[in-house]
Amino acid sequence: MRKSGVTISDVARKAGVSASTVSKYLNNIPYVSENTKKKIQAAIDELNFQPNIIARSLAKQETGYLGLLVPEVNNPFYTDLMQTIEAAAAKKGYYIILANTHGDSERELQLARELGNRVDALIFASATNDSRKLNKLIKENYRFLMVSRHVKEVKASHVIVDGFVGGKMAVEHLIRLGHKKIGHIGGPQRIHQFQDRYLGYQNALKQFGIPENHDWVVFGDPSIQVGYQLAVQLMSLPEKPTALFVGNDTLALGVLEACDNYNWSVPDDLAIVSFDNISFSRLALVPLTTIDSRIGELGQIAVETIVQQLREDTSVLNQHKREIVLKPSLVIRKSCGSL
Amino acid sequence: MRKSGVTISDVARKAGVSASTVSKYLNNIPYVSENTKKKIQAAIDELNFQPNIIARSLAKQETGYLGLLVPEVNNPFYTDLMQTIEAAAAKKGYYIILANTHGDSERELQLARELGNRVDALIFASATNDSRKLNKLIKENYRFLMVSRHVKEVKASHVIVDGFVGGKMAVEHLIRLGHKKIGHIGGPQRIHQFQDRYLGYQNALKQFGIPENHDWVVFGDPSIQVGYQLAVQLMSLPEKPTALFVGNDTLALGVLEACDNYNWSVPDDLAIVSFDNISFSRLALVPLTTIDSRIGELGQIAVETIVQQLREDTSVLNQHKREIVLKPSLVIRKSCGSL
DNA sequence: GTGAAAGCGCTAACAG
DNA sequence: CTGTTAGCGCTTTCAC
Repeated sequence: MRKSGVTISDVARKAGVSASTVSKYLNNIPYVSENTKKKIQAAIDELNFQPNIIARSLAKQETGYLGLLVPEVNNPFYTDLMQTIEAAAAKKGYYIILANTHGDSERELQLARELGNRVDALIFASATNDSRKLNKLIKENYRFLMVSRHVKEVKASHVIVDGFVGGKMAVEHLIRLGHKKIGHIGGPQRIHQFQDRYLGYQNALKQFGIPENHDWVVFGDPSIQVGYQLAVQLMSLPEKPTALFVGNDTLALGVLEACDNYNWSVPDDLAIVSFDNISFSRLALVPLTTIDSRIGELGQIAVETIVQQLREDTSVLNQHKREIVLKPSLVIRKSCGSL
Repeated sequence: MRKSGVTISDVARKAGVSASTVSKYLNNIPYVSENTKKKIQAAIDELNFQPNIIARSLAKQETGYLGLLVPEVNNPFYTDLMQTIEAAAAKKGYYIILANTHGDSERELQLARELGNRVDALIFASATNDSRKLNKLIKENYRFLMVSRHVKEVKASHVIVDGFVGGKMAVEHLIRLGHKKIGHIGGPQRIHQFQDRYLGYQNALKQFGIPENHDWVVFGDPSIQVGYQLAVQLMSLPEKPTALFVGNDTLALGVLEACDNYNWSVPDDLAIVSFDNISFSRLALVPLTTIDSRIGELGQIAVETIVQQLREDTSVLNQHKREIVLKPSLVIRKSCGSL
């Protein structure tokens, strides 16, 4: 911590007033005469005073920080999300403290407890799906909100995009393009968001009377590497799908890399629609047709919601859970073959 | 801030000791008997006590935070850097507070002063090149270090990659592939790092007796959009270059997008070597041949250096500037045409 | 080994 | 409008 040495009492002394008056001036509390305001400001300027935020936090019992827990810092989806969360937080006067859970649910809970004592509220972009543990956190007085993920039966607000509707839109688009052999590379099914996307896939197939081929449906952690592996796995099958609905863009990047390496043409040999519309999906090996997760709004609404809840009420008891679900939309690029 | 209610005195009371003894236990200060250790731990467990970090910070005059100032949160270069800085910091027991300067030098200085009072040290990934202002910050007792950028005459450590050597390597590779008409799309020349890369370009040309064609050398902010525009500008020239050394991968992504839109083939119509080797460069429209900036080491060394300086000495006066310069290397992929 | 007391720098009633 | 008086919750001498 920086030690500037000059404190509020130094300012008070120099301005010939008391520390509490300086404090009032600093906090814009009315009823400080114009005259003393001038004197105080002059003293502040002269001494180059900067209030000690730590002391203020201790006294006010609030820090001005929001903790952000993500499973991967350089996954483009979380990166895009961080970007908007940082911006929205700055606008509300909050700083973001970043922590990486590495997708490990134990580590996540531990981090939440530690970070939770240093910030006014937490934003989980990553979250254990264990509602008991999460509810315990609430009982221990930790404030948090979940973004892009949700867990049923947890009494905390969340803001997500509709995975079911998005998944359905993606698959309907492929069907409309004439595909019948549509596979799915999805994220871990314990995460509701990925499950919803898969349910949307199933629903679209069913609606068009296409039976689901379980050989073509595989799941894995949403990383580029896993996307690569699962693509190779599917494309080594004796009967291959002609199209794929991929659970998110990160997986799809891996799929594209596999196709590039094995000289499978996208979209001719394999059409792809994925999910999220991260900023790189436009610039990928083959620009991705994808479902827009409205990441910008996700982050912004998350911050606004949590900040509002913080202001409204300090007692958890009166806090009602807010469930915000955004509608996704289809962004058509080259990877699906309709362009 | 979370209000758990239970404080160190509650623990002390329950354990039948004094608060200061509990504090000693918490801070691993020797000379606490095994017996009281047990009692204290039992009380902590029973009460579910978590120390208040803010109070601790105030008393110890240190926060356990490192502030990170970047010009763009979702620029893949900074994203990769953040990733490694977060990891290295976590290993050292520090949290990262993120702030976005939007490349605005005024905002950057203001943020530095504000954030600087909340953290133990700052890491500038973005930095004004005004040595006077930066040195003023030092005089005001702010601790900081610069990563991936440096400013001459500033008495603060930095860790960077050798831009001159890297630029030279890039251009030499293109020359070796037979190119003579080599252009350069570079970053702002007020930033030493981009200037060094350009100097490397010039040096390589000179070494091979190739005169520099100033029509083919353009500069702009290192964004995808600018890369796009500058590429279009160069490729609309009556006499076009056959190869380009691009100042960083972000610019190169824009160049690739332009080439894609205008149906200029990379590398056949235009060979490209860029700089940084961000994680996405492998997955770009055309996988990029690029100079590896060793981002992982950059971040890790930055954190280790600043943490070490923090431990070594609290008085700025005795702090000596460390200048760490990493050697870059060439990563060959498709965009240069030698693959 | 342990505890009492005095802060860290600021805010928040409450008087005046 | 302004100052006095207690804290916020933890650490840190310095006695014992």
